[in-house]
Amino acid sequence: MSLDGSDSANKPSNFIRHIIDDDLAANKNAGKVHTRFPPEPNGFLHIGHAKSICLNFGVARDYQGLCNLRFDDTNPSKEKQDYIHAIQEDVKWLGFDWEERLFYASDYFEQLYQYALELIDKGLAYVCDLSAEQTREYRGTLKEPGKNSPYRDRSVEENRDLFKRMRASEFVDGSRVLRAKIDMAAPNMNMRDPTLYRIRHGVVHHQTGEEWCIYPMYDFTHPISDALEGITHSLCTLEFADHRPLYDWVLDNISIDCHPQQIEFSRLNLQFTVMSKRKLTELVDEGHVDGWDDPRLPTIAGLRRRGYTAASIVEFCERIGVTKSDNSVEMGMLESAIRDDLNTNAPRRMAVLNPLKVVIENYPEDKVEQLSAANHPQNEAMGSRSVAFSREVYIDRDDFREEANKKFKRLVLGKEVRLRYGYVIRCDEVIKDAQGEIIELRCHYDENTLGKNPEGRKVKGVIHWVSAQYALEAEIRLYDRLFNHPVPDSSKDGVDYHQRLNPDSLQILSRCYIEPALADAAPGERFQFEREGYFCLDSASSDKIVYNRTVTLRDSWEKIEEEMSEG
RNA sequence: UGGGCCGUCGCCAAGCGGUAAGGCAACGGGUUUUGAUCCCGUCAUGCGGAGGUUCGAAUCCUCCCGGCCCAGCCA
Repeated sequence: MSLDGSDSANKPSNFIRHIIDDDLAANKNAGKVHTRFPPEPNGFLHIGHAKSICLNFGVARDYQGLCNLRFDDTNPSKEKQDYIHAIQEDVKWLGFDWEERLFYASDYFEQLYQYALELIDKGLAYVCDLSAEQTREYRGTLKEPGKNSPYRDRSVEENRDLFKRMRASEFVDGSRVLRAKIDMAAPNMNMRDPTLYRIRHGVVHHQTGEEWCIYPMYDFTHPISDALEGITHSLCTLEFADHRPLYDWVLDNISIDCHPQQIEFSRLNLQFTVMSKRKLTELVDEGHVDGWDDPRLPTIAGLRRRGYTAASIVEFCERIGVTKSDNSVEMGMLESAIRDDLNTNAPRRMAVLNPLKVVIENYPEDKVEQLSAANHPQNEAMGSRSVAFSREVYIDRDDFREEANKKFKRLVLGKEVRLRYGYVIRCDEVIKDAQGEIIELRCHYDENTLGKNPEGRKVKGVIHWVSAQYALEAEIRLYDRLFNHPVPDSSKDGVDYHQRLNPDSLQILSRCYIEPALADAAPGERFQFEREGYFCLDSASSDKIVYNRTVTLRDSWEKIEEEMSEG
């Protein structure tokens, strides 16, 4: 925070912004900044994509530049229109706007084809008849150079003819590809005559239908798409660093007057979850989770349904920063971001998750009081609501013990506790069933304790409650980490990530009681259930009330309890 | 000696030759009708290691150690 009140000190500082600062200082790109977010529509976006979105759109915003949304749709066999809709929803929900700049790599198929012809004409690309397997053999290994394809020296005329016939559907899948003619002995594998085009029959492309049977590869498409859109800084993840020489090669060898700069940053790794599209797709397809928006998934849709706000995700992305180092971010980082947001913005309510009936014997049976409860303890502007109080209420089973030491600041047999926003009560009797399980508490209340402390004694504990008569019944879903290993897909010990799924990642409490003011909550609306955590009204359930727990409150009692049990 | 990239607190991360920011976590203490929030305080003589250059090194040089990525007609 700067003392002069300017907000420049709050802008993120990272190596990419340094590069841009230098470019601007040197008047590169005529002082313009233009980025793009280029997902392949083969799945839902996840928190790792959010990092890229915040980076690309954030940089554009802070440098008065532009950021495009572009679907990198060059492999129709993996892509779906459904994903295109979902991705746009997620980017918008995060708060970013590509305005009129929505593009598809497939928009450029014809231009790409013409550039391929140009490479052929320059003797820099050739049609190769090697099978996929042969191509692999010819490529060599990491330490040994490859060898030239026998088709490498075909004439320009023959290459033109063959490539046009590839497009004209004359050849079957896998029979031929178009390759760049670079260097089969290059130490960088990507430069060993990479494939530029492959043949794909029998797939309907979600944008171009059956117009094409040849599809350009990423390495050929990406630099050209960037250049055609006037991108200045092409930001991507680290695994593409080895592709940069090829990115540059393509642009250096075709007639195009724009040459974006590719800059790589490290992808986000979040502990106790997986982030690869392949694994997320498997979790969904194999039914380990309930769809792409399952609240346990690190997808944007999952986090949204879980109750995460867009602001908290953006804040999280700012906190983790952008570097080139490998990282393994703790879940606590994400949780802290959403707690910060919800602590200041979520109205408070009371809900009892594991109900235990309490009968207040000295409270008249037909009496009902509407007690006033502030919606937020630190923000009066959020107003208040009334909470019905009656002779029978529910409290949480965890808030009662027959005997306990003084560290237990809740209800104990023979002792007092305050009902939040209400009276102090004393427990006089415990009713048990035949199995010895507690089924009901008999209590007395002190009518002089509403809004004031009792006279002559201190009551430290405060517990939440709901009126048995006026409470609403609800289902509450508690989520835990999806995996029980910090790096579920670690290849270190040869264990498959499926074996590290946490069997207790979802706990459903079907008979919870929530306060009557929650009757008119809207789907997706978020609340703090006092002393329990932050919850969000599920957006996909209609026949019953379902709340998802977004995150718990910080809990120092848990630690005290552990220490006591350890002795 | 295949090529590329990276090592700053338990996690994330500033730092760009002038003497180790910040956040998360943790640990003390205060306020509190949420064991929440909030507030105050503690938390790297040390920057993967060893040498060297320099008045001065996390920053420059050398060597070493460790980690990640690359052999799709995926992106």
